[in-house]
Amino acid sequence: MMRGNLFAVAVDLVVLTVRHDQLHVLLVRRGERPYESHWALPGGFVRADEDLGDTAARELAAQTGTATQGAVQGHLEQLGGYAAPGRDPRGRVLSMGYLALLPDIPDPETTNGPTAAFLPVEDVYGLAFDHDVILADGVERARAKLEYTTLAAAFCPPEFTVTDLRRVYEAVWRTEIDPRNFQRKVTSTPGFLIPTATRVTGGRGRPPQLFRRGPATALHPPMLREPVSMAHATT
Amino acid sequence: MMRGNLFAVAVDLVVLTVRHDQLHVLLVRRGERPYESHWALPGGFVRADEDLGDTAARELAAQTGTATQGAVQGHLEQLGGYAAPGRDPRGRVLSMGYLALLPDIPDPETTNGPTAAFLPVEDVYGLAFDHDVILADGVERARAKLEYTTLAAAFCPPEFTVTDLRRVYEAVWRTEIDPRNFQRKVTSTPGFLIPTATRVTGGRGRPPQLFRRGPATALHPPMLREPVSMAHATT
DNA sequence: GCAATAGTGTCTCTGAGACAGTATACA
DNA sequence: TGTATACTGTCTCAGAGACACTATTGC
Repeated sequence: MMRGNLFAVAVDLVVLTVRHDQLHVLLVRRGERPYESHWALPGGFVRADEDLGDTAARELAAQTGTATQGAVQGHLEQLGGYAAPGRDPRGRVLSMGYLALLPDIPDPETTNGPTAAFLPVEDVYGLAFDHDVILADGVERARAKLEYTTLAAAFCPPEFTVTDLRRVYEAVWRTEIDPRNFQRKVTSTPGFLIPTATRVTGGRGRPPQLFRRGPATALHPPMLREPVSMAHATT
Repeated sequence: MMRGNLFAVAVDLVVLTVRHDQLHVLLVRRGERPYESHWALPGGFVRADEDLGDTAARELAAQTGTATQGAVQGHLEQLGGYAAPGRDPRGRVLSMGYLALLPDIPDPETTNGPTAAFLPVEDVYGLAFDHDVILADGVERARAKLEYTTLAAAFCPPEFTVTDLRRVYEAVWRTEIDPRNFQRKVTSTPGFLIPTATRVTGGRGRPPQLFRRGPATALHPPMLREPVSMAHATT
């Protein structure tokens, strides 16, 4: 029975969050060869009794703290497989990329493990292995999914304002969105936002309404990030 | 250096086509254990010097004939990784699912290899391994992609009519689409369809215009498969 | 002529972009 | 009072659904 070559299988996480109106990604500084002292995506090898999603969830909890998992409704999904020959000098390694979207949480404590920090996605390049590619794929996936899903709320804390949500879109897409039209769009989508009794206090202007995530997952019709109106172009 | 367990890595193909206005998938009848004489997705193990896409393209060419590859502009993309413990009784096997969209080509010759045939997706169940899941994921991916890309044309021969293209949508989505509105939509999307000088002859009614695929890949705004108009629902 | 398929025009309604105007807080 | 932020309302235009109508073939 021909079984082909054997691979080590790892999971690498693209953990995104929005901090200071900028998209950030969680990176770890490698403490061993290869790529020692380079920044890399957090990840690890799949254990004997684990499915891929189990490994991803375990690594995510290990990197961000278990407390994050239960309380905050983040998002974790598979991105794709990366297995180019030579991508790891140690041998044949297939890496499954996973995409995680989280609210803005503090940088992980650097107690026993390696240094870990959220860095602005724009400033990131020269990661270890082919992690630049995996990161780019993850960011593009996140950008695309904001269009037709309600996943932007995964970047927000359990209770948030419409302005918070809009800043997520603006940070991820690097665009500006009209606050009035945005308000109309998201509040008129049934099941997207559930109003909360409480209001924010202490701000500068009128206190905004607080919302929780609703049960809706799809956005129909989608939110468009590009100017449409390219129909009737003379081609 | 902890490297975790080792996996055999395979590629399994979800090869879809539209035949007789029905979505079909290419299956092979297994000639060996496990799952001997069960239907399964075509696939094979990744070779030492291959990337995942190379394996997928090689298997696709082997299954459908090399002639198909050059002439017809099909589509091949990665679907996802499947690695649940126990999904293959022989041991730890990670399978990368790939999705291929092809025009209606004849069933492959059964000369040396196992029996292979296109079967209607609706009638397919009880595939080997976890291939039912991979197939379902592939079909759902194809359905979703028709909404916001021009990939429906990948199901069509090099020259096709607007009606051919509409039948692709109707077969994949299992819906009916108004021919007039569909015509308006696709012909007014710049770069989707390029008219051809020739027309079809021998049909029953007015001879239709023939088109080739244009350079456009995205559909902005997308084609909606669900009735929208769920806004203003009292919730 | 009739039937069948291809393609155009028109009406209506939803929804997005633009932006004036109102509401409610703090200083 | 002024300023800042939150929110509502209105106008306009693009585009989708519905469907009447015209065009071009075979019979």
